[in-house]
Amino acid sequence: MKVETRKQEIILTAAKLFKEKGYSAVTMRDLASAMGIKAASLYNHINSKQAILKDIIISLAEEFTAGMETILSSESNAIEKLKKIIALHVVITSNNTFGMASLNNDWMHLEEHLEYYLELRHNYEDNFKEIIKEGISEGIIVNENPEIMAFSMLSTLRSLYLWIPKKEDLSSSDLSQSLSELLINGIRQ
Amino acid sequence: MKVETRKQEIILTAAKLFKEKGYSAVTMRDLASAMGIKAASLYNHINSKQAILKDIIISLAEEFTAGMETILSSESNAIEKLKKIIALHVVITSNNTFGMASLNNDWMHLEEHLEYYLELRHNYEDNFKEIIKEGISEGIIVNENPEIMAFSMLSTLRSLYLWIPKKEDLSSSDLSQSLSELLINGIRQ
DNA sequence: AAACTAAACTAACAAGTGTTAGTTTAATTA
DNA sequence: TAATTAAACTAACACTTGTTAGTTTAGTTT
Repeated sequence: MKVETRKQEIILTAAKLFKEKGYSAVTMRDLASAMGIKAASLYNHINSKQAILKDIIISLAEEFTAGMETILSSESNAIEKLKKIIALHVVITSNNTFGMASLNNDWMHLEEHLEYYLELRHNYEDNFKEIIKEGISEGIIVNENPEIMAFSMLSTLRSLYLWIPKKEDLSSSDLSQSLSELLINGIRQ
Repeated sequence: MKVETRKQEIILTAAKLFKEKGYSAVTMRDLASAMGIKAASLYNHINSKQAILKDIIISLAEEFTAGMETILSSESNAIEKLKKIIALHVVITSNNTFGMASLNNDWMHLEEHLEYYLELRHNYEDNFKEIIKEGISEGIIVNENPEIMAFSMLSTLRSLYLWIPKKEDLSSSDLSQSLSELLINGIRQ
């Protein structure tokens, strides 16, 4: 049943182009040309440009949601949970830096699936903030504005897709480790 | 000489639309409609869609470059310089959250001015990293990978445009203060 | 009153857009 | 060998794109 592989090639190529120029600036003729075929031929494999974007973004969003569920149901304190979230971002992003660009920058073009995406993202952010508040209650996280902490950490994690491809020598576990140190302990000596 | 105000209104409206949908997805008819006029009328004030984007992005990029120059020539240690950079981002972003969206997401559509923009950005990042290395030498910043530290801090600062509009109650100085604490001292109690 | 000007308008263009319909090709299966 | 199928093709569509040319309107200056 490897009947889907051509479709997956198209989606991967699309994600690559979307990362470079953004969804709206990539035409079906651009995509076809990158695949070495004509635009009309794409439609033997995919239903629409929209459907490609939906495929890229929603599968990633659901991957994050599933990861968060696992972490939430683990027996860890807040700091340990945050470290697991950092590792989650590093792993998912390492496996699909192109798709992560769309998740970050092209979600507003989702149309029919926009609402569902926003719901997943909102829940994810809420869970993230709850973990921070939990850590403050436990006394292991400083009693500062949890919104700002969540914003700052998530900003870094969401930008990983830009950075990981430039540092291919760095292993996922090393990067997770360094980021955990940094985001949790700061940079001051 | 308030001969430029209509042009500035157009550019501000464009930046607003670019933030919502990205440069490529905004048509001149969208922009005209948001201004309450017809698309052709825009050309009494601006030369091209391209020129609008250039205006938005390059002026911001030069503002950051000028700010960095000032900070570099100040008599401060590395930590103090970083705090000034944080304040610089907060101030510039607060004054133009729409434009910052283009600076972050639409720069690849700059065409003729792309090279100049990339030069400014590259120099800015280099200066940022140099300050961190300086801090490591001085022994006031932990001896970790300066690339990762710069990436992490800049990711947060570059995402401010998404976050500041949602927290209008927070003053610039309070936000700068909190971010400095967080990015420099971490979140661990 | 006449001339000027800022800023809108209508009409049109050439090129590019996503997509559909129907056809051809070449490899695989019955 | 015949039938089937995956995957390409050509041709065309209706619509949208940025932009230009030339015109009108209404307020200001001479």
